[in-house]
Amino acid sequence: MTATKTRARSGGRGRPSKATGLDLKETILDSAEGLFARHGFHGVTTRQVAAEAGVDTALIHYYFGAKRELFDAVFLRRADILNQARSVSMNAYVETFGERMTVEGVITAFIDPLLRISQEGGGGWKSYFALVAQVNNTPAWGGETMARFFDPVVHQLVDTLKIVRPDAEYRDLYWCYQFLTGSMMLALSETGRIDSLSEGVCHSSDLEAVRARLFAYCAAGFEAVVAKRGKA
Amino acid sequence: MTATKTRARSGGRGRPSKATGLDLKETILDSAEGLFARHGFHGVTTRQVAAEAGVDTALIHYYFGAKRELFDAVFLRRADILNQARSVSMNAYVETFGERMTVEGVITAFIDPLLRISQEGGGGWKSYFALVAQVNNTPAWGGETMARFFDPVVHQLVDTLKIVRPDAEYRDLYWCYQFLTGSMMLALSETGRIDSLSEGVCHSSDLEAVRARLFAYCAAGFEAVVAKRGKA
DNA sequence: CACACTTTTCACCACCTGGTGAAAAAGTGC
DNA sequence: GCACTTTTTCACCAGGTGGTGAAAAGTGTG
Repeated sequence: MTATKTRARSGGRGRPSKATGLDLKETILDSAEGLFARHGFHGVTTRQVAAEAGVDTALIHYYFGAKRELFDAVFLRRADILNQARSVSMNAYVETFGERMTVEGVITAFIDPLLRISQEGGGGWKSYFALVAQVNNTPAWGGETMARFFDPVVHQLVDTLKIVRPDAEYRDLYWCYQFLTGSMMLALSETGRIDSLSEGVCHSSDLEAVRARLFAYCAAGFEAVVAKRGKA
Repeated sequence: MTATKTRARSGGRGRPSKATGLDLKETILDSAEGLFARHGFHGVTTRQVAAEAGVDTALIHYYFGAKRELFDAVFLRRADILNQARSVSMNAYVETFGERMTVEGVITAFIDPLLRISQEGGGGWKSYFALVAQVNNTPAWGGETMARFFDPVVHQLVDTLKIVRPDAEYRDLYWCYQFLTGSMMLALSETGRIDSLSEGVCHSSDLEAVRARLFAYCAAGFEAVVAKRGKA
């Protein structure tokens, strides 16, 4: 499927052969990703992962070590791509618009890469976003995990928003970011809840509908909070 | 703690005695609630629940049956209270303001009961909200579960919003609700993420700060979406 | 072919899982 | 004290868990 050949590792002398091993590693990650996304870390056994990948259980430990390390590998694999895409998007926006930046523009530059990747990047990304959304709502260890992987790009967003609205207080910026990320993650994880709730009027897989609303929604919310707090 | 005496059940002839059993039932639910909220359904064993409740494992099965039924009992226990509080709040708002209703007012009437309960209702509610947030982001079975327990009050919100803004399309109303619920649930679950992200500037336990921003945020977002879509 | 090396399989372990059935204990009305 | 019900404990099971170590299969190099 995705199967980007990362190469790297496989230290010793004998060259890493043609492929098989590395392909299997990706296959295992793909299976683990889908299962973790659907059932959470504790809801998946290494045996299930192995079965879906068509692989012996021991091979998972050979490549990744403990179950938790497998999970981290899944989480890490796409985090870099994501962070870079968002960072590039925001930098491009800042450079292109400079003084003429808007709140909605910044927020769009922050969120839209995720929507685009989810739409164009293949099925694995949908699972990945569901996974991140789940981790984001996990009190036990979700906070640290999210911080470890995603803090820098969020600070970039906050700092850019501070440039556009210099009078806004950081307290408000952070709260608005939390509101934003709650909406965004729920939309990206495509839980199907809105489908049944709206009795078929809306579909959680319709990211175009999200695009047409979420940016304006978050931007207006942000402006309202800043205006209200600045006044008070 | 909470210990509302539900009575009900315990069929036979001998009257249900004074208490012990019913208290234990609540104790088990409390322990299960806290553990499920922190680690998710699969991250908790019946043994852990039993241990924290100071009870034999078999007693859990005696009272609740299978593990999943215990979970449902936890979920159900507070759902009714929640739904009723929100319904009362919204009805009161409609009756009080009538023609002079605003979007922000409706949204406040929908969300504020949860904030108040979380602040005043004792520690169990915080766990409960974290639990609901987690379920809300669970693709596998979260959608059905949320629908089963919370659909009616959501429809009440949507219908009331439709009264306030008759030109708004239902599609937009449902999407805005999803954005709203994502923000709201993340705020209520108090994951602590905003604490570390903001380096101490914000605290996820500060629901007063949420109250001062979330209503205005969601209302402005809603108005922006409706205005934009109405124009297009 | 033998070789050094990596990748994959197989058999296995100690421990834990959800759940059960029967016995014991505690409560209740007479 | 006595029959009777409900609550609580105890011992236990079949199956699954994450994880390991050694053997086997594959791979390129002389």
